[in-house]
Amino acid sequence: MNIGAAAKASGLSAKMIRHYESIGLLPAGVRADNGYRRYTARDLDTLRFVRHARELGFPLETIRDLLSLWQDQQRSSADVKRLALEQVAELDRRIADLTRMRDAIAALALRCHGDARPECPILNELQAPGHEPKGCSH
Amino acid sequence: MNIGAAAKASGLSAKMIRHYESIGLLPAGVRADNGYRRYTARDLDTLRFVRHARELGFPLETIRDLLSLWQDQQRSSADVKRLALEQVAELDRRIADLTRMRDAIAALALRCHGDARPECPILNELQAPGHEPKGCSH
DNA sequence: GCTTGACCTTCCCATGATGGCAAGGATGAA
DNA sequence: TTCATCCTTGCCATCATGGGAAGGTCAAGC
Repeated sequence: MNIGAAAKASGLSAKMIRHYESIGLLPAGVRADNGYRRYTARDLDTLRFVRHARELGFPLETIRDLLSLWQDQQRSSADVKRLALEQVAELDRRIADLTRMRDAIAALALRCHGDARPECPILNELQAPGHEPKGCSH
Repeated sequence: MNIGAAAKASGLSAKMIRHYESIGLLPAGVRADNGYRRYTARDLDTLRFVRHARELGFPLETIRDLLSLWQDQQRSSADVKRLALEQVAELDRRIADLTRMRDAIAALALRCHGDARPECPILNELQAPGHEPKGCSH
């Protein structure tokens, strides 16, 4: 199986597979006589594992550790769980950041007339934050 | 006022200020005889505006538009509001993505014993998603 | 005057994960 | 033979930022 078929079967792009190999996330594997990379069904399992981990947002460096644990029959599930909970914490941080931004902008947009006039609380706030408090009395 | 003082006063780094200038987000401005960039109080307002927009997660390309509207006395607040709502929508997309990932990992972690044994629902799921449904009957 | 340290300049490189493109080789079918 | 499709490697781009080198400038202290 060449890289194109492996890409299609795994859901990764050929580019990604080559990249993962180049950074040592995937082993270099065997080549056909013509220099083409060859993939076995076992390799496909690994590619799919990587894809699923990517879909959960794990960074490649963490996937490196996950792969290593996956292939280690002596692993302790505590190590896996720790990586998972760290990822949850990281995602929570990013979600909190984005949510804070989102709510701040949405609150400003609510107060903006959005008509043809130039007066705009959004620009006012960007210019001088806090000068137009949310609960102003007019 | 040199770039260091402008950076400190605006909350941006000197690196960022030079970068914003290099991509045309900020005007090139005047230089002192020694080649140093000089910043006025007016320039500081612009730098702060950019910083506040960055804190709300606006990409630099959008900030370019926001700056242009800010300085345009003929603007319509509708244009500003549109940019703001587009940013809210973008943030909502990203929050939804991250939340989906977060919940998926958290659900797996809940089912993982996290002890010294190798058995691990997290790795099982990465290997073959859906083979261990959340509501399994044991 | 000289040294020292803090500041400034430009330029290049790195991040993280991916896509795009180019130049060239391999394969297979019409 | 030609053409399409696949493969190879390598470089560049993204986005926003930091790091660091190499060198110029300035002000204070000796």
